[in-house]
Amino acid sequence: MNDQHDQLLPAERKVVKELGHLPLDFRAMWAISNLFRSSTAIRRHMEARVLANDRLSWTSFVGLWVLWVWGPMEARAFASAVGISRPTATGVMSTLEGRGFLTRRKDPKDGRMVIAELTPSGRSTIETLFPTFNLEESAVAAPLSPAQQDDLAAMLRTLFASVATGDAGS
Amino acid sequence: MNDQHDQLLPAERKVVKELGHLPLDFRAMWAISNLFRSSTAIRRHMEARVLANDRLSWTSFVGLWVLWVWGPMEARAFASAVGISRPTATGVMSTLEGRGFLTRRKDPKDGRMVIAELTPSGRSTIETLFPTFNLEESAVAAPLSPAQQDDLAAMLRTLFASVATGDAGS
DNA sequence: TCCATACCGTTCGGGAGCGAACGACTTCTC
DNA sequence: GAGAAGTCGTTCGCTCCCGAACGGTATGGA
Repeated sequence: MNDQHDQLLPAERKVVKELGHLPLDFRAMWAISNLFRSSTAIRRHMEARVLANDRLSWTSFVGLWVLWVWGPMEARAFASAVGISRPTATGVMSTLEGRGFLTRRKDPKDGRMVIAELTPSGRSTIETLFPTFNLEESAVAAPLSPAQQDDLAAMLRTLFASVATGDAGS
Repeated sequence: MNDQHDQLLPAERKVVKELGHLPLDFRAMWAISNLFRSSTAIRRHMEARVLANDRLSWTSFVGLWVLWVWGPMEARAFASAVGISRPTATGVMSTLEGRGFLTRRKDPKDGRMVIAELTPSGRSTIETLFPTFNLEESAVAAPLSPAQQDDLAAMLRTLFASVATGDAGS
C-alpha cells in the first residue's frame, strides 16, 4: 500500500491522475522531468544567491569559468565549452568584453579565427567568485550522501552520452 | 590505481588539472555540473528531434503540456507550473495565442485575473505530440536500469527540495 | 466612504538563445 | 594560380528570460 506513488510531487500526482490511463513510460518521465525541474531551480538559486552581487548572468559566469580553466581559446571552442551556439557566443563575448572581463584578438596564423582571453579584471572576478559558488554547490548537494553524489554524477554522464554521441533512440 | 578519475569527462579532467590544488568540493561539483550538462544536451536533443517538426520551442511545448494536464488556469499559475516568471509567461502566452493554440479571457469574478485555455487546435497538437516526446524520453533514459531511473528521480527531487523550500545553505 | 495596501497581468530594457544567411579568409583542386 | 569549396565569426530576425516599474482591480480598515 506504501508504494512509489507517495514520493511523487503534487504536480506529478496530477499527471498520473490525468494521463495515468495512457501507455506512457512514466518511469523515464519522472527521471527526465525532474532533471529539468531541479536544474532550473538550482540555476535560479545560484543566480540569486551567488551571481546577483556581481550582476552576472549564469552564462556569463560559465564563460568566465571556461576561460579561466582553459586559458585563451578560439570563439568556436569557447561556444562549445560553454554549451551555446556560435551566434550566442558572439553576444556573450561582447557582453563580457563590454564589462572589461575579456579581450578579443585575431589569430595571426589564420585570419578567420578570433581568440578570446580573460583580462586581469575578469580573472580576479572568477577567482574570487568561484569558491563562493562551489560552497553553494556543496550546500545544495549536501542532502545527498557522498556515495549518492557520485552515483548521481555517473548516471547523468550516462544520460549525456546517450544524446551526445549515438544521438539515442529511434 | 583504477579510481573515480577514470570516469571523468575530458572537460572534468582539465578542471582537476587546473584547479585540483584548491580546497573545493569536487564531488558536489561533478554532481551539479553534470546536472546542467545533461539537461542542456537533452533539451536540445528533444527540440531537434521531436519539437522541430512543429516549430515549437521547449518552453512553448511545456506550456501546452501544462494546460493540457491542468486545464484552464490563471496566468500566474501557468507561469509557476511552466517554471518561468510572470513577464515571460505573458510573452509565451502571446506566442501560443498567435499560433492559435491558446485563448485568453478575463475572469468575471476578479477583473485582475486572466484565464488561459487550450484551443481545440492546441489540444490536438499536444495530444499527438506528447506520446512521441515520451517515446524519446524513454529512449534517452534507456541506458539506465529501471531501478536507476527511480533512484535518479528521487535524488533530483531531493536536490529540488533543497533549493525550493529551505533555500539551502549558508 | 475613501484611501492605503496588496495583488494581478503587462510593459520596458537588456541579455541570452537559435537557425539561416553573409562577408572574410583559407584550402583544395585542376 | 585562379576558381570552387569549406570554415570562421558575425549579423539578422525571432523567441525566451528576468527584474523593475506601471496601470488596473480588489480589499481591509479608519
